[in-house]
Amino acid sequence: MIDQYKKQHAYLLALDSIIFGFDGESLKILLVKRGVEETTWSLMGGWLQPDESLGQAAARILLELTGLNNVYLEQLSVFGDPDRDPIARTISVAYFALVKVADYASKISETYQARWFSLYDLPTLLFDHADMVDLAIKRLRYKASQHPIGFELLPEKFTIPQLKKLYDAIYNTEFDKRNFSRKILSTNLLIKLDEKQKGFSRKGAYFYQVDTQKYQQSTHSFLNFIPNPDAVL
Amino acid sequence: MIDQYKKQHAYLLALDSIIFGFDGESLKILLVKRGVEETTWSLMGGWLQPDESLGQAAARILLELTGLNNVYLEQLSVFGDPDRDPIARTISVAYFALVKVADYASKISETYQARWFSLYDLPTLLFDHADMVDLAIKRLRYKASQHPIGFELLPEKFTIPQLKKLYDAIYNTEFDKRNFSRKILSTNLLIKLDEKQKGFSRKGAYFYQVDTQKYQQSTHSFLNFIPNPDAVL
DNA sequence: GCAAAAGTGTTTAACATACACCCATGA
DNA sequence: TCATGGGTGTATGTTAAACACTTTTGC
Repeated sequence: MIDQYKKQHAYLLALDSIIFGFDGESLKILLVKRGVEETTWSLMGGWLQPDESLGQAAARILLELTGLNNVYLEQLSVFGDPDRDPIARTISVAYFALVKVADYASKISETYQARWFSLYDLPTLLFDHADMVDLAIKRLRYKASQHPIGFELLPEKFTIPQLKKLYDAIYNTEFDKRNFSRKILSTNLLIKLDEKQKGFSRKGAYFYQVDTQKYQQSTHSFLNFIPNPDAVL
Repeated sequence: MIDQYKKQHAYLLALDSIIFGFDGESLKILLVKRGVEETTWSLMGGWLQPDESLGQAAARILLELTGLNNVYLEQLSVFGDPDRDPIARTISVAYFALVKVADYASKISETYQARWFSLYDLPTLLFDHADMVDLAIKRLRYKASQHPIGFELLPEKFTIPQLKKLYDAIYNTEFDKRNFSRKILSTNLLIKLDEKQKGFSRKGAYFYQVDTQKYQQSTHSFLNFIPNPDAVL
């Protein structure tokens, strides 16, 4: 190693994931009991290993703690204030993850004390995790307005009213259902199925599926409906 | 320190800044000769010190290498692939910076071999710095479409035609000057001065200034004119 | 037959786009 | 007086927003 490198300090590197889920009514995030005395709620986190990339590490930690694989993961930001972790200086890379709650329920690990919390009713969080959550919500709002990532939070098959409820929850507002369905269908990203949802309403709503082909390539600007940019928690 | 912490690997932590400037005609980025043999062009970079936050470190490094203070700095992303730096595993936090070229010219340091490069004519860059630059350009385009950060690249006093040229450069397109000035003035973020630019055109264009008050608070969606989202370098 | 949610169309206003002429000045 | 860039207005099309009634079906 070169001299210039040898002289440098090294830092502990952690990864913390803000995991969003949607239960059909409201947005949730998944927290675990952690911290020195295991009394504080915390984001799902872990340490970077020497042989993995940051994205790989975030995915591995998610898998270890939740059993979930193939999850939408996106780097959010790095948090590195000198005193953010009082035990030792640690740099944390925050990721945000979108999971399908139904998938998680089937894999829920007994090992960890994990619980879904409503965004509007979060407990006190470890370190600077509350800042991470705030930022993640902003990012989710932005992202969902530009890219069709909302689908990542819904089951394979979903109805338009379900999708609308999701967007209502993300933006903490209420969209007009006529305008909503026109807009969402005009993207041509949804395939209407021949099957109706049973049990929830009398009439039953048609199920839709994402056109995976088109979804993959849809980097294009998408909805453009941040209805009220100041919608606050 | 707690056992769990002691067992962990530690990593070198670098900061690299993509510094954008605008010379009145085209967008530039500032590069230095660096690398093992000082033959490769590289972003402005340095190491995190134990007592500073990431943002402080980025600002300090910028000051040391360019003499520039009070620069618009924003965290871009973290790059941490295991082999991104062949000398030793290093995590790098990339920042992007917007500077007023005129300010820099007056403070240019003789010590460093720094040069402005056109975005369209970049040399081969060190490590993964080219990826960082690509990402920074995307972020700049997005940011400039949502927030009035363009002003950070211009002198205190500037004309509407100058501003239009800047946006032309950012989006690699040509805006209609009538629509452009209507749109930009409708934000009410500009104050028209009683002074005209001399020497460049016969008629002379009025100088404008940013209304700092309003600029500070303008988190609101702003221009919304990404003209052609596929405008590529 | 009625309650509850699903589904659908139209009108209006706001905004984006396209486009062309006159103005001021220095040489 | 003319060449150069600066400054402005209008008409048209597109997109967003507001709004209310009919449909289906399980009970």
